[in-house]
Amino acid sequence: MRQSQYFLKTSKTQPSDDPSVNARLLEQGGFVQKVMAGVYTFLPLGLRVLAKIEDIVRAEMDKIGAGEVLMPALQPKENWAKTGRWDELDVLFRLKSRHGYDYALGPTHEEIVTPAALPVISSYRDLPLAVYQIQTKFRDEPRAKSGLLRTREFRMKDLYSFHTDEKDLNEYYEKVAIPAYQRIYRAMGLDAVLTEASGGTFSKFSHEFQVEIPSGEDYIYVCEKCGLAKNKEIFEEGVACTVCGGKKYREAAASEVGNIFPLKTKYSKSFELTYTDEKGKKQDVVMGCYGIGTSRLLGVLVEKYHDSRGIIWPRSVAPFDFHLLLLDASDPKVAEAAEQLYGALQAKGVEVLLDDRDMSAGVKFVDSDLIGIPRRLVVSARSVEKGSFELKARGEGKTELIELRSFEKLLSK
RNA sequence: CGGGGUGUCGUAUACCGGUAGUACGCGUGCUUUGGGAGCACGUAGACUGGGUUCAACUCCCAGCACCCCGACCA
Repeated sequence: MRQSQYFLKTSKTQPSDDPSVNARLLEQGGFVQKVMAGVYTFLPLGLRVLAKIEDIVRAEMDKIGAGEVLMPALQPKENWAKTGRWDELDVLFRLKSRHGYDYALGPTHEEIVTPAALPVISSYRDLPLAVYQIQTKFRDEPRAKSGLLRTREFRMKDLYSFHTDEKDLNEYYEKVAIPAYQRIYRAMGLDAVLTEASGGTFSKFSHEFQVEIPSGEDYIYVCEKCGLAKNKEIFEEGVACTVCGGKKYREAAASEVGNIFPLKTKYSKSFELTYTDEKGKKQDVVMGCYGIGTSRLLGVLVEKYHDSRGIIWPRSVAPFDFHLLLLDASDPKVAEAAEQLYGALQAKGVEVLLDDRDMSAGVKFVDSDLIGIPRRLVVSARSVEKGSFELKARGEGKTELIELRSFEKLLSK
């Protein structure tokens, strides 16, 4: 991608209306634009990162055999009335059409996925099953805040599983869902702490995945012995750890990046989602639900990976593999060398952002640090004279000189 | 949803009951080009509605927007 033609402009000034690090850097770096409180446009750079995050999630969901679906954001009131949540759920956006019909904007999709399973599930032989989607959700949060961490419109992956009984649900929960979640976070450079939480309205327990960051909006209490945590809601001084019995905890600020719930039969009952067991008897389907806020992860990643100059993306989610800066572009030999390197890397399937703008070197360096592409290449009069280009990792001081003709060395770095 | 705060060019601000100035940014041109270059010219603003007043950006009221703290967070 050529930066001179890309829908991207960084800013010298930071947004004045949000002090959070993720909002400041993502807006200043041209990743997102704020449209109103809690609502953002994802610009090309930001969307690339979001897509990488979602691809990591998607790959793990596919690995555990869940089918991807896409359910509507616009939903009929009837489904919500059926579960009682039309009246009960305070964050539900309710809207009326000009013909007087009521609709909900989906904050979560139990009301759609459960009836969707009716024609699919009829026998114990159809179970277990799982589907997921990655989709835009709407929640009328009383207070949007902290950039992408708490918004009213956001991207989320939601997985739903269907089982014959609670034992099967619990096994899936522990042996499939939790390990898949941990692989997802690890793949994007995050260490997520499994955290016990209350079950909300329909279950005794649930789990959150929390990433420890100083700016985290939650406090968790991590067992010193086994690492399992409890969230603020359920933590009490002196309580024994559920897993190892330990009683020593450390308090840590953290940000929630996932939340999983055993739904049991709450929604299957509402929609009469049943199956016939081995004895020919009808039983309620047992369900579980597993969420990951993918746009929120974008914010959490910035909160975790930045320095005073800007963002430092982990490679797996970086918008590009390399940021190629062309300096001294007025020298035809230099410009040609940069073009050749750019073309050669692209031919190898490497994602490169070429800064071919007519700007001073200083501006390019500063922008490159702000945007945070993990590896920076520089082609300049100075480097071309030596038949080389420079390689520097974002966040590190060392610069390495590589010969232009041996550019393929980059592919293994 | 309770409490608090703020609304003047994109940003940061100044002044003022007599109709708005500066800096940065942004744009164009020329000169520049290894860590946010220089010069020139340009661009753009009083949240909205009502009230008081001869006169309101300024005072009063209402609304709206945004931010912060808390509550909430299937």
